[in-house]
Amino acid sequence: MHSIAVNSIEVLQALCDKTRLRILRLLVSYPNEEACLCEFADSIQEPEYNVSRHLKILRQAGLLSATKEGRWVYHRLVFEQEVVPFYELVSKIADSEQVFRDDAKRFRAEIKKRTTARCVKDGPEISRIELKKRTTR
Amino acid sequence: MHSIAVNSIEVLQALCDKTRLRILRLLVSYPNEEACLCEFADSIQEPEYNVSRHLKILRQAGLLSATKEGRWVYHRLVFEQEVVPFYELVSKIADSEQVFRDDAKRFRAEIKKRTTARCVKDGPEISRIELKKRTTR
DNA sequence: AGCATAGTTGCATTATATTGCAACTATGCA
DNA sequence: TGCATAGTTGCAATATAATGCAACTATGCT
Repeated sequence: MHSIAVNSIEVLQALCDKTRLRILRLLVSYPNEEACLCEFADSIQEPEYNVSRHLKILRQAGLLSATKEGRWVYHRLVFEQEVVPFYELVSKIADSEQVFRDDAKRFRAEIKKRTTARCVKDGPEISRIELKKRTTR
Repeated sequence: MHSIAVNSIEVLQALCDKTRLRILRLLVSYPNEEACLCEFADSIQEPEYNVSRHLKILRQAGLLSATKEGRWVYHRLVFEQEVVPFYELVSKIADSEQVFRDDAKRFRAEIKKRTTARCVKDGPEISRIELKKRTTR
């Protein structure tokens, strides 16, 4: 039995918004992927300023980490033991209106558009393969 | 992989409040137990009107069920497949300030005070043993 | 009927969250 | 230097949530 050290109420609060759940679900569905703001915004079809703020809330809750690379900020899951139960929950959430499915479809398209491992307009040269090698850790 | 049919955002919203988390944690810690409003109110040391409203939110989210017996309303977990992942999560939440532990201590005391299986001032005669036999179903 | 107990709910207050817009910073490129 | 793109944030408007109090209903007991 493991326990959760992050502020659980803050994490739960971060999860109980549709936009944030959609963002998180994308990453939980593609756990080795990372993406920048515009890719999330395109995937879930929400304005960037909105996605930006929701990403911030997810980061503050400890559910995502971000690194700035050039003009882009890349967001990914944080595989800390404490948050994994929350990811597991997110992965189990039903998709009755197929919102997640449609988001994922657009997300995959976004990723395919990339000329390198990163956003369309090339960030630094980090190969796709190298990213893939990272497992759940 | 099972999916969740209840409105997940509503469930998450129900979970992200400290009072509700405390109530739910009590039941998750004693999953075969059921309790009335006053027992919860005493256990978590919150006014009844407040607990009453939070219990209502938990019921509406599909996390608890209730039956009225005489003057008392008994609340218990709903072991529907859809909500079990949420219970599992609640059981994993850290208790860094030992709020849950103290609640549970008072909760056990409340239960001991009962003259029958129910609240202190006897409800209908249902033996404690009979209640215990109910397993997670 | 009259009273006590268990529980609920309407109202007002206060606190938080969400959204859209516009202005802003930061970076890279010509 | 100037411009375009990626992203962030302050402000205002709106919506939602939590709390305390008091009044209420429902039940059981005498």
